[in-house]
Amino acid sequence: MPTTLTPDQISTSLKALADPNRLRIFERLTQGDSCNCELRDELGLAPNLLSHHLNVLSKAGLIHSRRDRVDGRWIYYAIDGSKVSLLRDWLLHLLDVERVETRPVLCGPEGQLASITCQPEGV
Amino acid sequence: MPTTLTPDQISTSLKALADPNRLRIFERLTQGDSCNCELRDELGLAPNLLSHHLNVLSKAGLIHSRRDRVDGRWIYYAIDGSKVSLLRDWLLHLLDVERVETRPVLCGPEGQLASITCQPEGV
DNA sequence: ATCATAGTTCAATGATCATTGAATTATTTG
DNA sequence: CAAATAATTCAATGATCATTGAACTATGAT
Repeated sequence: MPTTLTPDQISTSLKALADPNRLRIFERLTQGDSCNCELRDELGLAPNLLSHHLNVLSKAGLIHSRRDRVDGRWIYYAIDGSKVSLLRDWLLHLLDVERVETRPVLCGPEGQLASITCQPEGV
Repeated sequence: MPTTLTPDQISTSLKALADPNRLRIFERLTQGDSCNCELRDELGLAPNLLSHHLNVLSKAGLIHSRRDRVDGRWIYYAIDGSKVSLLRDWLLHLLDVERVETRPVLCGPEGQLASITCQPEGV
């Protein structure tokens, strides 16, 4: 695969989304790009705290930023679709319950006993 | 909805999976139930450290445990399918890139300008 | 140049957390 | 009962991290 996720990237991404405030920020950004000051109004978080969390989300690759083309003081943050899709696909597989295997023989005594007790017929 | 996830449950679950060692444990358990000592051998982690991580995963509701029916000293850990499915569905929605909206008007000057410039025809 | 604004960076604080070794519990065996 | 085994709990340590206020940077307006 050309673009797969390393365990480190998975961990960083999940850690980024695991914080309640960052999750709120991320959810807000799925409803459209936004800037620091708008997030401050809507989420009630201090600008410097927002900068910190936005930076964590950026370093995880989940969002990216650009400056306003009219007034460069404003910076817009947006979901990074490709990175988020990669993470989504990976989690889709990890959390696929259908994929969870039922162990034929458990490691402990119960499993060992089963392997002796449950023989194929005629043995 | 009868069984939905609270922000707190989401955060706890993601935090549980965000740790590299816990992720390894979880991935191992998707391949079949296992006990502390087997995880110790396969993952190379101390028994008390495993107990700690297994406890975190349990409290997040991602796994559950039961004792060996033959020798009660052994405890098996297994993926909790229903809880994991709930989390999966929730993440499926959160990380659905198709759902991400393109903002009609940005909050900053660039957006305001666009709303003036891009009028419906004949205005 | 000066001021205002949007945002970031810095330093400090307290909380949370992963990891480790020692002590403890629960259960089975002799 | 005592000894052994699978696992947990406890206490301590160091690292990481969210949060806050203050200082700083970048950009635009007057």
